[in-house]
Amino acid sequence: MTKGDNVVLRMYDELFRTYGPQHWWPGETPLEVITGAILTQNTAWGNVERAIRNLKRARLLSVKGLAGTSQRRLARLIRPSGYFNQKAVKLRAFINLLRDEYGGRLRRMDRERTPALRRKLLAVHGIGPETADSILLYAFGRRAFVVDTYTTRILSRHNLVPADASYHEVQRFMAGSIPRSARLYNEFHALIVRAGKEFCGKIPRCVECPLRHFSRQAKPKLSTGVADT
DNA sequence: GACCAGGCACATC
DNA sequence: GATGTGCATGGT
Repeated sequence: MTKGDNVVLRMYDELFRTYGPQHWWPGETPLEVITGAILTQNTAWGNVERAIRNLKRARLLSVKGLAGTSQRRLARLIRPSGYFNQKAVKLRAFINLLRDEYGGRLRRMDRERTPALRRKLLAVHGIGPETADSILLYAFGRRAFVVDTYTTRILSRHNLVPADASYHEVQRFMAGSIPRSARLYNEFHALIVRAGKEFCGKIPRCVECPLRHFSRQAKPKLSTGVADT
């Protein structure tokens, strides 16, 4: 299969041509990336930025800071990101994993092999597949393709996967369609979010979308895992 | 005022 | 295993 036959890679090229590099994740440290990954669950990024600003201003965006703060205060600081009571619990749950299994050190967590780390992240209350993969990819540079609502929406609207495809089905499809590269996974997901925000809301605005020419006629079959024609 | 946003856990069938 | 519901702020 050549690159020219691969619909998914051509989508990537089109998005990259249109938007250029996205420089993800928008966070300065691994801990900030992880915090953002939890806070952005079902939440507009702008609200997450406010919450992270609050944590920074309070000098609490550190392992010790997060570990040593009461749930109530944490919740108050992250209030702008919504679901703040739940997310305060989730942040603490992650910090507990970090403390209990890795002595509170992200560098030590980073020594864990990807499959084991993914399992441990998924076992944390409040970390599901997307958040786990976001952490693996954007905080630790692992090859974990992140699937979000936009990914499934875009692929299903282009008849590449069924609309009700599961997280892992979509992930398998993407990973099977493009080279295994953390840099590519990083950029691709960021570009999907970029385009998704603009054109792929619940009410699609496909007319000016850079991907508007990629629609397919046939219904998708997930079993092949390959996106060529 | 309704709808939406870079999910997840939990209850119920 | 599928489906429904609660969680909550801020922008459009």
